Amino acid sequence: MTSIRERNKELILRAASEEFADKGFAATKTSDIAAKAGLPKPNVYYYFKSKENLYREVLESIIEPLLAASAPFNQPGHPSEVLTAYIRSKIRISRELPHASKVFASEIMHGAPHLSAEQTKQLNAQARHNIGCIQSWIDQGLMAPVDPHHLLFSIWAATQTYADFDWQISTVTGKARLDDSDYEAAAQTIIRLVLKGCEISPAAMTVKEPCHSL
Amino acid sequence: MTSIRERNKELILRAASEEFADKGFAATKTSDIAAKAGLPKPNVYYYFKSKENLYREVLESIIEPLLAASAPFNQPGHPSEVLTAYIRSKIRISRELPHASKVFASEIMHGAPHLSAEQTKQLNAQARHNIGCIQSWIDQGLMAPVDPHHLLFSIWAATQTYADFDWQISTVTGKARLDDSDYEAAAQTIIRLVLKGCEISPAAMTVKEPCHSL
DNA sequence: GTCTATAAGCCGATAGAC
DNA sequence: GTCTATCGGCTTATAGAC
Repeated sequence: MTSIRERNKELILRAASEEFADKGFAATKTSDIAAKAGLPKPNVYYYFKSKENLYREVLESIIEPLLAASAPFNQPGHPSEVLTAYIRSKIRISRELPHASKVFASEIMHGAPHLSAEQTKQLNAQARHNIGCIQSWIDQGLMAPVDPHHLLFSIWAATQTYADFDWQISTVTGKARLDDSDYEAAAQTIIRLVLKGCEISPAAMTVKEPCHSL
Repeated sequence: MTSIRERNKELILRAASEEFADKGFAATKTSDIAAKAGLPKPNVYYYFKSKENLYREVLESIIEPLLAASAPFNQPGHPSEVLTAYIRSKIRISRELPHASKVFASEIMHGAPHLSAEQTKQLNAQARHNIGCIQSWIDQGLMAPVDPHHLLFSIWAATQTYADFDWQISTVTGKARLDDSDYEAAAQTIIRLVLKGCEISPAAMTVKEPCHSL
């Protein structure tokens, strides 16, 4: 059973995600969050103590999905399968958690002032692991020698853009919201650029072990 | 000769770019801008009337370079040349105007509340022209049928990420600042993904006219 | 646990001296 | 044209009734 407490916290978190994504931390008023949640403002402080705390909880909610998106790199698989799964995961996050994604992007853009050292470390460790994987594929001759750092930056950017710059995408495409087929086209375009760009041919040999980066 | 007026306006604009890029519009204090410019706060208001006005001028300063970056699409050229030049222009903007780039990105992320209808129209018209070009290349069999919208979104994202998410890039690469060779590697990676991804072979035939999109 | 009513402080903006 | 000194509004946060 969900208590009133849990329900209200959830309502506030959801409202806060949208407001912070729309306006940014500083420009967001706690009174607007309360209004959007349908609760009086002091409730926000009662449950979350401060505006900054609330913001940090929203931020935290995207860290786990973001780390989980790298799962394909932690399992055995051919580069074409791993990268395809990774790109699809990242696109799915942009689509399913657009508000938290934007909050995260905004946080990073401003130098990650609210991100804890632990969170930074986790995200970084995963990034380095992924880069190590890509490098090992290059060393094994499974793909062309494309700089793993820049390849990863391009994948991040291209997939996140569907959440972060949705306004631009709506304006250019003329669609208020992208539908299933749009997201499918986006994923296929990025997958194509990456696989062909890295000269990765469809899984020809079996890769039995996930890569172990130092 | 540069008057004191011009010099001071320039100092304030430069300081404002950095502050707005670092903290965002709402979180930036005009007193901090004044301090960074080495001038008393009322000077900021004397020259720019309001914080919002000052912000709009910073924003405007990036529009022209952004439109100019699309120049390769307005001249005749083989897809491989046009796209290579375009990607290099976009990367150059990220490198040379990192603050204004970030301000623009932040503006777009929050739904472009300060962008004028005219600016939106110009940027959109250029985007549509570029998309029309790419489509015509596909129709002429000069490249594989990669969705022009999504291709462009990927190029924008991959090139802008070097300005917008510089913190992340510094953290992952372990370098406080990227140097010439890093930017060169970035450009080459993106160019490679795009050209190979679209199956564009190096200029084989001469293209004598720029494309005319409707 | 919930909400009304209020305090406290910050920051954009300016009046007015020089 | 320039700057000191100050106002006024707005927003976070809370005290205290229910």
